[in-house]
Amino acid sequence: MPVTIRDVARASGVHISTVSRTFSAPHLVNPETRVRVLACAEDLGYRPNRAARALITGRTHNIGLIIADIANPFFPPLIKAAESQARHRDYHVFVADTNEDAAAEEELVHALAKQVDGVLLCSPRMSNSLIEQLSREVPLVVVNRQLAGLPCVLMDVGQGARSAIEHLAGLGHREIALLGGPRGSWTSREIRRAAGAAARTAGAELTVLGPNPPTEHGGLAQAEQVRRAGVSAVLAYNDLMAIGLLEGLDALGVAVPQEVSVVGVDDISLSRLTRPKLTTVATPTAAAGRTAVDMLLQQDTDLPRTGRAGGAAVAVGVRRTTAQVMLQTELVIRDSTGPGPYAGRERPGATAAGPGPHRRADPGGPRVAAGDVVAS
Amino acid sequence: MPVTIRDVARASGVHISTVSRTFSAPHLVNPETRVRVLACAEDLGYRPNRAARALITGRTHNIGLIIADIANPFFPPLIKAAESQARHRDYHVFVADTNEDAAAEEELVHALAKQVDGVLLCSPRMSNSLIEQLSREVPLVVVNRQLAGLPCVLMDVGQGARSAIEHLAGLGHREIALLGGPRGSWTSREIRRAAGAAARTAGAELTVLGPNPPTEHGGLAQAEQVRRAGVSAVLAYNDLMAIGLLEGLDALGVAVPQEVSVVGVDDISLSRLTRPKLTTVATPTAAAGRTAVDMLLQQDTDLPRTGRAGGAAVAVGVRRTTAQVMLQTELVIRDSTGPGPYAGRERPGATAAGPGPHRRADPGGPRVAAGDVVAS
DNA sequence: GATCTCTCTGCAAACCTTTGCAGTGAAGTA
DNA sequence: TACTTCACTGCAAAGGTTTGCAGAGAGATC
Repeated sequence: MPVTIRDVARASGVHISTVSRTFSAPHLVNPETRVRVLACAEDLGYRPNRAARALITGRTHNIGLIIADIANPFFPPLIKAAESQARHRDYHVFVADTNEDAAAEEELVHALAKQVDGVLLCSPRMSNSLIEQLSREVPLVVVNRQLAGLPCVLMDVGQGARSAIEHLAGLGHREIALLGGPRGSWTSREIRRAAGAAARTAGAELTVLGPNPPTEHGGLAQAEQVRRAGVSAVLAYNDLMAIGLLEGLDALGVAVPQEVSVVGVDDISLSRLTRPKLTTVATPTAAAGRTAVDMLLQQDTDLPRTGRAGGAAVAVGVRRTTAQVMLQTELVIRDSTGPGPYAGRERPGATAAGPGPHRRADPGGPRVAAGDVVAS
Repeated sequence: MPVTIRDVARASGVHISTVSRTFSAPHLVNPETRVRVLACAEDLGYRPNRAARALITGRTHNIGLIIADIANPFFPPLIKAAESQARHRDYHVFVADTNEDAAAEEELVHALAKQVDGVLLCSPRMSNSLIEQLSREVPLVVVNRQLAGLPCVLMDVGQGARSAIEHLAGLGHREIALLGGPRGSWTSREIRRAAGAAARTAGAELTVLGPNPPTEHGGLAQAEQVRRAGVSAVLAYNDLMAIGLLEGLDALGVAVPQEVSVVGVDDISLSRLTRPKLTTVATPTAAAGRTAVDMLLQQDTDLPRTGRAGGAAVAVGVRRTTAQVMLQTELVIRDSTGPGPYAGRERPGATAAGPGPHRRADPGGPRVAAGDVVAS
């Protein structure tokens, strides 16, 4: 029933190889023949069988997208952007959800490896060494994790955390809590590192609570701890946790931002919808998705794969493009942060607001596109 | 470089067909041989090439998932459930986003048709006739749209809308607005139909505003209209619009629920996080995703496809399983609905709260699983 | 008119797997 | 012992496409 290249060949009176070339190397076929073939193909509703094509060329024109948790609002914009970018280049996207489980990640990379030209690993939870090992099996681009020798797309959450701490210190907060993210998260480590350094510089004390699951519930569950810690401000690993914390504090009768200021990370769309509206570090997730796909496809064109034109000559593991892209983040100040107990008093060192890129949110206004910086 | 069935055959000293059978028909091969082959395969890291397998069997073990807008929080739980269910049965999932565009839907079905064993069409915007036509090209299961002769997974939003209107009428609202959804949406029509009927029964007047884009902004943009319409309650097409409306009303200084009550549909996770918390009709999205995948795969096993064992004998378009599944919805009462201008006064007919399945939300409590009903 | 060049097209192998059919040898039956 | 049955394995074709190679014909050059 399905119409094949052979049917088109018969209908247009040429050999199948001519039909094939009409699609994959049009410049090699006579314009007249070409239009005739194209017309017949259109008529019959012919679509090349990608499995057969993949079998011989060694490229599937598919990519895999491995996501820690699709239901986490951080990811959908990334997925959407990645899928759109891929489709523009005639690639289709497998999406798989690992439920924040490292073992599932590994299994999925294996399962997908033979079926895709490359895999995007988004916020992986598995170890660096395992990722490196898997990268020998299939081209990989990693989002939100830094690995030497592998193409990575990073968001500068370090800068973001620094801005957030400076913002809080500038408002007169000296006891600040950090709600850590999940174990194995590069982003979490990075935030912790940068926030710690920024706090030291600003003369503030940072209490780390966690690790925690990166969910609303993870934040909610820490509300009691936050109150007990006696801090006046909290930086959360992500917006979901910050929002959960808002819930929890509300339930405990703690006023935000009057008693405790809260800052999130990600700027997911609902951070504008909570009461108070959430101050947060905006991460360019859509740009990350697009960039990651571009890097993967770039790598893919550099490195010919199996097919017989292919290069068994190319040494395994030698990747030409190992660029790491660092995307800028930006602090968006809304209503969940306010003056702290030391507001107005002199603070040791540090300027009023610090040099970070801050932005007072215009309610409902468009998101400012983040610039990006290419390194290495 | 990639290890094929031939390598395994050589290593274990058997013919490739034996290796093949070891994986696809283990009972046909001697246990001793089997363990030996399996060991070699494991050793070499062999994974069957699904493209080659697809070429001959006619089944790809992939399915397509076509989504109106991944960034709409309604969909991620559905995607997540569908992907998980599919993977349980050793299927992988292509996800594609159409940006609410009917033309993109059609194009994607075509593009995916040759590459998948079936497609899940979620909340399609294209016409019924086009869907029917496409279903002749590839097995289809439709979510949130009713089509005779095609397997559909529906959520009983009609019942939900009825419960919502009865709830509002019971609270003493007689002028109610309905924020319609996007053009082409079955759900929107269904809500409108049921809400209209329920309003008539309850002696209330229903003003329809729309169609609108099913987004936060779509709701926000209608706030002014809602105020001008002079209604005391609003039922929105979905939570996103309801939340946008909350925003808009807040900006206009209209108090919710004191001046206007608002009800949404979907019970997305952020509906618990707005202030006031949103009263809404919960739709079982995860169950819908699971069910839809089950129906698709069921259909798939019924209908052998191309391969040479396949049935050119099976008449095109003859589908055995055209079951339609209707999943229950449930009104979840939170804080965005309150007494209306006619509260306490006698109303024409209608009981106090109507017979629908209502539930007062326990804050933060677990979602109640919805039962389901199989029809046809 | 012969030779060369160039453009276009056809031929056939190859990609990796599945599967109907046939063959082998051992065990069971008469 | 001769025959059947059975479990297992090998053979080879098939699936739809790409692509190196070679051939055909037309036009250009001498």
